[in-house]
Amino acid sequence: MNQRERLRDALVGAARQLGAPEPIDPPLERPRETSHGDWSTNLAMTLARPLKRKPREIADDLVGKLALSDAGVDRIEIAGPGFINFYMRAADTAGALPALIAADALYGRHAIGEKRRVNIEFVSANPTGPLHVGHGRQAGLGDAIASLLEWTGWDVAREFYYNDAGAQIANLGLSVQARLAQMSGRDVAIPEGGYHGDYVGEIAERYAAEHPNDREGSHLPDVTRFAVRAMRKEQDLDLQAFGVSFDTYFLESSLYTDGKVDETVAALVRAGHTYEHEGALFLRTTDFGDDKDRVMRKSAGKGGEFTYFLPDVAYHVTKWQRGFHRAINVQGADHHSTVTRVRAGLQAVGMGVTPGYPEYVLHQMVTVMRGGQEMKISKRAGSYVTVRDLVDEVGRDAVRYFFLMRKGDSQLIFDVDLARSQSEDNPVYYIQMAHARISGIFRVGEIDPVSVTGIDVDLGTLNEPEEQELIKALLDFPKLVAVAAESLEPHRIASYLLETARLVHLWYHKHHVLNEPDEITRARLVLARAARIVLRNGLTILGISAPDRM
RNA sequence: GCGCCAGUAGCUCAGUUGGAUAGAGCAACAGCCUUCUAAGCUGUGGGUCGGGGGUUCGAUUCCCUCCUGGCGCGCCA
Repeated sequence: MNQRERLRDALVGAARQLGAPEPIDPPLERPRETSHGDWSTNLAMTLARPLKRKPREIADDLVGKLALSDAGVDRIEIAGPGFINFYMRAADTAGALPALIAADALYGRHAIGEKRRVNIEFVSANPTGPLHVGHGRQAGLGDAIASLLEWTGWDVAREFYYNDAGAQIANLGLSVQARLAQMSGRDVAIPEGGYHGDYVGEIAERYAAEHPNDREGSHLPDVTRFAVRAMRKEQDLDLQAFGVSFDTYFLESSLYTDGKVDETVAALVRAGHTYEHEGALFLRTTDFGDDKDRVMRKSAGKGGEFTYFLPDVAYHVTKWQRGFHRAINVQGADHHSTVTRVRAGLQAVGMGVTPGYPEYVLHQMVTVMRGGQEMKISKRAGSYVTVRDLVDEVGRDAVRYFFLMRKGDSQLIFDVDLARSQSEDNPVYYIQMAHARISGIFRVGEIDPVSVTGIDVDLGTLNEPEEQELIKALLDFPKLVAVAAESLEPHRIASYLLETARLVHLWYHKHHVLNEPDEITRARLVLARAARIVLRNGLTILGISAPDRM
């Protein structure tokens, strides 16, 4: 049992003796101020109402009844309106380090997910252009969320959905075709809604080179197919540069060829939630909380095709049918209007899909700043900064961290100058440096970290304030991973790493590990190894490397 | 007009799901460098938590309302 569990059990026992109503679940928190102890509970305050007594009296009684024979408590204080503050023995806190080290690369993992399957869809960019910074944020977020869920015991599948069947694709083909015509000297404009980036011209040139018999792209389906293949290749390279890989690339076109779209329409009609109006087929999404009904199939006058909405529903039906009873979609907040209607569609189809399926993680926009100026120009894309531009310029680790350091709900300013800087102003650098410094101790001391287990070492000497603060942070890591996974918020890991790195640097500067009395060195090596493990595990969750030297 | 998100120190942002005197980094000011990385360290100042109501022992956190900014509101995706 760890400290928290021991204190919790003691509190539950005491509260029961006072006649507290079940279930008793005493909150135990790390106080903001170290002067308020190592653990604190407001249990007495929460019991004030049911017991109809004053919180401080309850606190007194609780403390009197605590069975703490071997809980590692040094002393207890009652403070403020009725907080009970626990001050632990330094040796007891440090005593948890050997177990941390034994867990090593598994430290921070949980079995909460019980191997259940979860599908995480992210990026899902149309194959009509390179990945821009918004996709980059999404790639970082999605991959880190996937990683967090893996760490908490879920069976995770990363999925990329290609909208390769809609009007956007037709526009891409027409745009490339127009460029081909221009290259052969004809004055043809890029069609309305078409794509203007330099990459369109590059594709046209490659097409012409590989199709000497059709240098003008007269056969549109060939041109389009070629363009889509080229764009997917480009995006793959972007993702590769970023270090993200997917288990499944799901093609929208397959929903048509596999009959999933037709099946879904039939199911919706059968379920009785559809009607025709002015020649179009509507789904009554208002029955499921939407503010207006949505068109599934356009009227003949508008082409008679399905809107994007229907394949979207069909796609999520396949997720459910493929055995993912939990699905998370990471998208830009500009798509938030689709959330209600997709969920409505899944309820309407009447397949017993859980309400609230799928879950959404929406993120706000990204602004790239350089030299105090917003950056919009990219040679490759013509109009925006691409993921590969960023990775080329600042490196994968920095890009990943910067995309993850803010919660998705906040708009993100990506400061290229800061991300490039090799100084401790740069948070990625600061965190990696903490890891490298600790690694340096082992290197200089010629000590194999694996040989440091903490067993048979007197850890009671780790009683300096900087040591106790660092140890507590390290011990809080597993809880933090659980909370970050539960809330789907990787930025918590990023913030935690920055704070823990700060504690490492503080400790490192104030206290030496090598060339100290033997028992001090031995104990501090244990702390060094524990800190190294936590930093590395946290960075690993975020997909960032943990260098041994810099 | 309606919906979603945000508003916290001069700047960039945290804030453990309702707790104690609201925190960190940068910037400013003062002092420090013979040690495992000075690519640093220590200290100080800095706040009507956008405004106003409400809920209760207690609110940055929950509810209502207003202000400001971003995004969205199509038989586009």
